[in-house]
Amino acid sequence: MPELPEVESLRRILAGSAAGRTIVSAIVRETRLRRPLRHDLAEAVAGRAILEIGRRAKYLLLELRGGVVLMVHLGMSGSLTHRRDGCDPGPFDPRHDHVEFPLDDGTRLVYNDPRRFGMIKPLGRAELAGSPELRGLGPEPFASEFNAEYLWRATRGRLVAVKALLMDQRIVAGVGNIYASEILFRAGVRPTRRAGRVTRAEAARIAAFTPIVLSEAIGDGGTTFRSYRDSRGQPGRFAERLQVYDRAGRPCLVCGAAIRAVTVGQRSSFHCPRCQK
DNA sequence: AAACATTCCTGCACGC
DNA sequence: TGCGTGCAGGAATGTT
Repeated sequence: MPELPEVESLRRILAGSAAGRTIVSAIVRETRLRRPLRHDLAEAVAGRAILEIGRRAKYLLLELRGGVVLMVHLGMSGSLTHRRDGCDPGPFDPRHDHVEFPLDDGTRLVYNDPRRFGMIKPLGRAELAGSPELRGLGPEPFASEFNAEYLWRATRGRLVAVKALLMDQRIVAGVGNIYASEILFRAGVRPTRRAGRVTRAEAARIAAFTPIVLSEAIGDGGTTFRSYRDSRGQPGRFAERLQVYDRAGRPCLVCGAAIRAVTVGQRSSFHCPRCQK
């Protein structure tokens, strides 16, 4: 489900609704996530207040009192919802409510993940940056470090398709399959082009449109392609504004040519054969 | 019924 | 030989 905009939307919602609350305990019903859930999860978080909610790439970071950070990744199909008893739980199958964090005001954070590709892991604030998950991540797309010159350098000599490079978390953190197609459409570059063949001007356009497209999506609460729902059970509105993703055969919104679907690095990709070179 | 929003691992080719 | 790097492919899994 989630690329950077979905996780950032979630972060903002939780910052308003869950920050300041204290986690009472952790109820674990299913430990088989991407990595087996650590058995000490409950002891690590119980009794700790949620101070702030951060994000790095597609990782949500709940900063708890006492120097503990709860790292959450939603994988392909995960969601973290803040639920209040008696209110509509949303379209989440309770069979996949794998972990629940009751809070001190009677509400609870619920981790639901049908495919179980996600992860939840408590760790110390000091070990966060050096953790295997965050170590080696490239710059955030909104950081000044991610600019035309940086991307130009990163593409030199690379034989992979530019779309695969844009999705490489070591190059830039947070771009996934949906937004990679959208960014390259806006930049006028075909997803299949070898990264090393991208011109300096094209690299500059890709670097410029990356934060633009992602911010637009964040402003719309992310994208619901099939099943994504935000922390309140609401679909993301950016789906209505996708220009190429999942639009194979339909007319390009700029020139009218039929949008084409191709496979790049085992991921479905969409582009306009006329607008994108 | 094929496809899927993510990450991680393996194996191969190649270069130093 | 023995590394490291780049790249392709596959696996994990339930839903639609």
